[in-house]
Amino acid sequence: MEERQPELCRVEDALSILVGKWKPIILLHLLHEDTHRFNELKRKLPGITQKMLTKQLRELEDEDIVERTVYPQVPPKVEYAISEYGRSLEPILEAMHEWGQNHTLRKNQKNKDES
Amino acid sequence: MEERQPELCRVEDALSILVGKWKPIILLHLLHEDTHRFNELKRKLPGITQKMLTKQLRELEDEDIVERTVYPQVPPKVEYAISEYGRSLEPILEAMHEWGQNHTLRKNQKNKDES
DNA sequence: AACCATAGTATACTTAAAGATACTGTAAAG
DNA sequence: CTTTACAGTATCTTTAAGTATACTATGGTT
Repeated sequence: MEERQPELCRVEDALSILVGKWKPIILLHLLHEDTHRFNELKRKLPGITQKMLTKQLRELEDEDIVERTVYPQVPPKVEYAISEYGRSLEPILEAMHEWGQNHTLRKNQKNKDES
Repeated sequence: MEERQPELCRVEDALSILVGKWKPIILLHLLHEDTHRFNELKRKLPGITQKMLTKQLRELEDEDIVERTVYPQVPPKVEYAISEYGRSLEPILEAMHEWGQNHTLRKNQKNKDES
């Protein structure tokens, strides 16, 4: 394996795309069901505001993770889908989900032991 | 593979441990060189304040990712090392680093094409 | 006696992320 | 003719993340 210098760490670049209260779950929805309309996605994210959803989607779009298709009709129709490139995040998301699941278990176990 | 419901997403649990300006690079240093004293680590993180470093290390300690050993001597000596459990984050960090590296390349390429 | 290193804590401050709420325009349904 | 759905934008407030600076105790060096 290549010599890795923490100073040249690029973890942040991946992290900056994944962080936030909403991005991971948005990505998981898009990964599992491919295309969503704006409000359809909104309904699946209880508690999110339009502003937040718009912002998150725009950021993902800017990074080419998500593709936005506007249908010029009234009422408006806009579809969001994960891009081919966006799919490359799947293994990371999957690994984090598994790790997180195990971590939650571990924590619960620890709390049980303490009581 | 198990049925995955985005609603039950545990990505956040992993993310919450990895996020921040300092955590990934702290973890990479500890993963690559094992034990560090407080100021030794501080010197490797240009710009970090004591408060921040302390906070990050406490948080990692609370999650059992980092082990803190205090040597009762004067001047004080405190050593930080990655825990066995903490090592389980290595593949994720590695995957994110690789993805991030590729993403940076991609971005640079894109900017070049545009100019 | 003044200064440096150690590993921090305490307090105040700035900035970034997120949330709450109201508003836009068009067309169809009730 | 008021309401609903659609996909947003605009503005303001709250909360969290991060920064700056000063301070602690102890012992060794100059």
